[in-house]
Amino acid sequence: MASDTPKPYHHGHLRQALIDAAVAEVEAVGPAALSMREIARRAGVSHGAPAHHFRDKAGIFTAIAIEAFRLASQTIGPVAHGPYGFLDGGNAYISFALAHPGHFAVMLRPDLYHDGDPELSLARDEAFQILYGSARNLYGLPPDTDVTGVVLAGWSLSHGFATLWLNSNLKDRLGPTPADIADQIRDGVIRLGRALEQQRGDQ
Amino acid sequence: MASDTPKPYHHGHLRQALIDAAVAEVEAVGPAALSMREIARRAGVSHGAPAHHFRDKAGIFTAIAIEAFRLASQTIGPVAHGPYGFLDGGNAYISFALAHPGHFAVMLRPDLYHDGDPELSLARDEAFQILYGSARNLYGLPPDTDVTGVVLAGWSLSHGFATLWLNSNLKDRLGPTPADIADQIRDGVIRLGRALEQQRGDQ
DNA sequence: CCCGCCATCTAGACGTTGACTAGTTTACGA
DNA sequence: TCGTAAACTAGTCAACGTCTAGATGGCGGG
Repeated sequence: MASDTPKPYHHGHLRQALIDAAVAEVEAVGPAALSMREIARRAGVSHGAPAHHFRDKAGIFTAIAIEAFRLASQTIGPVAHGPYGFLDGGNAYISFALAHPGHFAVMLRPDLYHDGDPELSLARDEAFQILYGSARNLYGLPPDTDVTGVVLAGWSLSHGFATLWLNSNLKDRLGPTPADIADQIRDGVIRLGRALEQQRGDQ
Repeated sequence: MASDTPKPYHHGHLRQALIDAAVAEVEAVGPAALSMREIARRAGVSHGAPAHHFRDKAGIFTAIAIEAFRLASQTIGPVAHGPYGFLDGGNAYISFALAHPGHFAVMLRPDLYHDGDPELSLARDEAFQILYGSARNLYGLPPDTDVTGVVLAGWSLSHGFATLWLNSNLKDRLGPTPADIADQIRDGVIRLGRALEQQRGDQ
């Protein structure tokens, strides 16, 4: 309500506008080249305004990370149920990363933001509850199994692929779209698992 | 030879000294906070000297990346033979990443350096030859199989774990040493593979 | 109705950075 | 020995993050 005024002294939604601008900037130039003054310029305010809302650069990254973990939970949570929820969650994780590269580039880089921020811890813990919860329900796992290994394997796999893709390390080696690659990777994991089983048996 | 003179006008090994300083600096503060002036300070030369050897900041990152790919080939190549060479190579990849965090933080970030540098392309292609070559020899693969999926799965897995670890996303969730985790992950991949097989069969 | 308070935002300054330029020093081959 | 090119220094510039003082205006208590 009341969002017609073009630019009053008090912006009204400046905080969120700055976050949006920051995410757009991260998507455009990467987290390393994020400039607080450029964010202010995008939002049409003075160069000092962002500091009032976020204290410093790490504060902006913190806000992005919080939004990112919430977005991730919203995207992945709904599909992460049932015996294959963990597998579907992995696909959703990758979809999330590709759909929100700006958020993704920040959320798992604690060196960028204020780790320990309570709001952040909350959002992150919620996301991890989805990860671990769906792992416990994975097909074939006896109840009360320690799922650390499964979580690490699945998370590393999804995270690794998303990271490699977003950093354009795969562009030359694959086609431009990651859609049809899912099947190939699925196949690869199955083959990897078999080889690992065999290697374990040989010893 | 002739390296007794403490600090002649011509440094003699300045280029390599600057690379070493840069790697140390990346390990200390991360690639984002790398400062050319700080590198010069570490090497005891004027702030403009690095530009002469590397042109610009991306030039320094390029030099680090080249060294990184060569180091990776040297570390992983020797163990990447036989039916389990691909699996052992994955472990070696992670060992390399943890032993050389500065190099690793740069080598797969083409946005940081001058992609297309011929020397870099050479070093990178050599590393990828090891990756693909060992995948083709993986236990259980029929000859002339398309190994894209296997490569992606294995690389994503190793890369994801190393990245998550180095960005300290796992510190709170695991112990401080990654040594004993290898077995757990191996187990996790096997379980993942079985679940994926089952899911594929259900459809 | 208005008046003062305080969050919001502006504007200027400071030290540091990456990049550019001109100039100085030194190694080395003709 | 001399001159040329590589190696390095030193000064400059715009842009950056952060800090500070001050201007602006929404809003609740009188």
